[in-house]
Amino acid sequence: MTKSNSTCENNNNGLKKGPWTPEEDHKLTHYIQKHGHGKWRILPKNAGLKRCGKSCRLRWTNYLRPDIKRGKFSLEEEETIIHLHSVMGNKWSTIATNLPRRTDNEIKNYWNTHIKKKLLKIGIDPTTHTLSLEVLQLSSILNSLYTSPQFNYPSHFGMSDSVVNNQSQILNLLTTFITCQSRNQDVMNNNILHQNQIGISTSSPLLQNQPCSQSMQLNPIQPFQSNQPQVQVQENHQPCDTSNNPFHIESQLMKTKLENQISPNLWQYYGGHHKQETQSSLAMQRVNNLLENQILTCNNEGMLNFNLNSVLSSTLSYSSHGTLNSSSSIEDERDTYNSKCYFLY
DNA sequence: AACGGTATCAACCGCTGTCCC
DNA sequence: GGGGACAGCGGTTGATACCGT
Repeated sequence: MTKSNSTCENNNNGLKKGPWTPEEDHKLTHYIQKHGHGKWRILPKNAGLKRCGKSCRLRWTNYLRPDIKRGKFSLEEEETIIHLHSVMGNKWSTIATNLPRRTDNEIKNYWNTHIKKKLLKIGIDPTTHTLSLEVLQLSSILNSLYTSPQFNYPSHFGMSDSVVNNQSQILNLLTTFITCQSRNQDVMNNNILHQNQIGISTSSPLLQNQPCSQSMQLNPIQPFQSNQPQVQVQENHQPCDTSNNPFHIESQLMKTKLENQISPNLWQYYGGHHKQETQSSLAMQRVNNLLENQILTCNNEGMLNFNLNSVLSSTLSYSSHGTLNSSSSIEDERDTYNSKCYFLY
């Protein structure tokens, strides 16, 4: 089969390319209204157009068709696109069938020019629809550090406050995390309440190679000193008070700023207010990512260990293109801290 | 006003799938 | 089964509108 026959252009034969003129649009529309479409190869000749059939077909299907809806996408449409993309990927034509009167080309363009950037901005990988690994690593370590009463961030990193405050990107990531975390917390608390009511065991299916419960939620990571006895995690752990966190006010401001840029429903979609199932699968993916990268490890007691060494290495590597510097104090502290994270079911 | 960088989106390209002879 | 014609798909390009300096 020859491929070139089906494409537009071998057109050194006087066929026009480029933007369509109103006259051409009128000729095409008029012809199709009178004769219908189809037989695209002979259509341009009959319609008096110096275009190839494929060009005519695309112009009609993507622009001239009377049933096409043009203009700004609504929030509902945007959310539909994001949801469908998370399920089926770049299947633009399939996605378009779920958005009446929108063309696949328009949806594809909108994805590439708007949605993709929006998701990246809030730290979500537009390909996998999960929080990027950088966010996971950074947010994990920051959360771990600030929930530790002994930890003085950022001096622990050998950085001055001004240096840290200039790390807008990092603050952005932190903000994303805190936002998602707080929303996760709502869902998780509901789950705990529900499970306590119906008496579900808290043992981890993940660690027992069993299918994971749909209600699994990632819980805040609890830091501890490795030279101290490990304290068993309390099941009814309360979220830590963030009001004294040095990042809290600024991150809340940035959170508001970010939230104004995207719809509340999108936050819910990724934040887990009502989409518990989706959020659970996201959490599962996060855990798998961390396990794959040896950032989480599993000990003999079935406890997940959070390897701060790995996270420090990764995070510092990630930050190295910014102005964050590693310092000797970091090296000194690497072996001092281990963190444990746990999951509630 | 002029300029340069960025965003947008219509249009194109290359390829695959399907139908028909 | 093979080949041609055509439709459809997804990735990419390029003209131009827009915006900041």
